[in-house]
Amino acid sequence: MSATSTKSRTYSISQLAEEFAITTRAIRFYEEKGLLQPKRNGQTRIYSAADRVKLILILRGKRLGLSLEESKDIIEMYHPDQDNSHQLQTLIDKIREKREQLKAQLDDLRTMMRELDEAEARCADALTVMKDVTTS
Amino acid sequence: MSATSTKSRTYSISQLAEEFAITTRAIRFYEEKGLLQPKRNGQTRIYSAADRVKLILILRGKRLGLSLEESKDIIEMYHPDQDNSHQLQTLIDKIREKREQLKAQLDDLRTMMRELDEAEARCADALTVMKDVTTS
DNA sequence: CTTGCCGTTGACGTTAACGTAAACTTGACG
DNA sequence: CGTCAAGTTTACGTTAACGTCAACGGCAAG
Repeated sequence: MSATSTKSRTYSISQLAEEFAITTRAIRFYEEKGLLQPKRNGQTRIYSAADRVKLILILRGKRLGLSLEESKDIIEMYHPDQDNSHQLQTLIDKIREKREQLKAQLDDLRTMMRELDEAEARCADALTVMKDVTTS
Repeated sequence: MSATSTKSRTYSISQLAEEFAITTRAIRFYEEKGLLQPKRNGQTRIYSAADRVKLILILRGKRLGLSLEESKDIIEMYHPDQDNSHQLQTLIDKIREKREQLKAQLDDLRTMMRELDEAEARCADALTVMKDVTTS
């Protein structure tokens, strides 16, 4: 039960680029900004499963309108720096704060969807009115 | 029942800027991009209640990570160009599409919040462990 | 050997969304 | 009258997040 059987699959930069439909340039850029720290085989980068997860977090962050800096924070929350873990309470606070932000965003989202519903209803009404008129 | 009693309140650019904690420069920029078309009194801009609503939509869009272009579309959905309303069906389609996007974003949001919950739980565990150790 | 193909590191270009500064007008006030 | 605040236009600067070369190395196939 000692040797962990973590498959420890690795990826090349172009594999990840293709999987997530982004460019290798973007991936290197994320590394440049400190969001990724892949291992190296000589010059070439080797990405672990954990790196891949971080990429997923980055891309989800982007879809939610987060900046790379914010995504970097989020990553820190999921993957706390093991030798830096003495700031656990600080981290918890940051998590709570981020969750408040997300909750606000959720409200915005719901409001916007409600209003879209109303807008569609109004359009639909207008359409039926037009039909009524043209068929009279 | 004929004369509509719409209060028709108006706003100056700095009033809106203060209310929403943005700069006048930003507001003029939104106009430059076609998101607002305030009336004028000579040179100076006069904003209606409808303009104010549009501003709210813009800012909410920003919080959700929308570009100004996208917010412009959203505004069109709420305030269909009256002489342009023959494209009602097209508009309905656009509304449905946008709602799909928002639904996807909602999923992203929920996932991220779930994962933040787990992250916090792990942190809390780690904290209690540390306490256990230090009090033993 | 050379021809691709994949990888690398710079370095510069680009777009969106404003910020900042200059130079001007206009109405209210002492 | 001067000036002061609030408005205007025009123009250039800035930041984030990459895109787009350019120039190079390694290596497997023909």
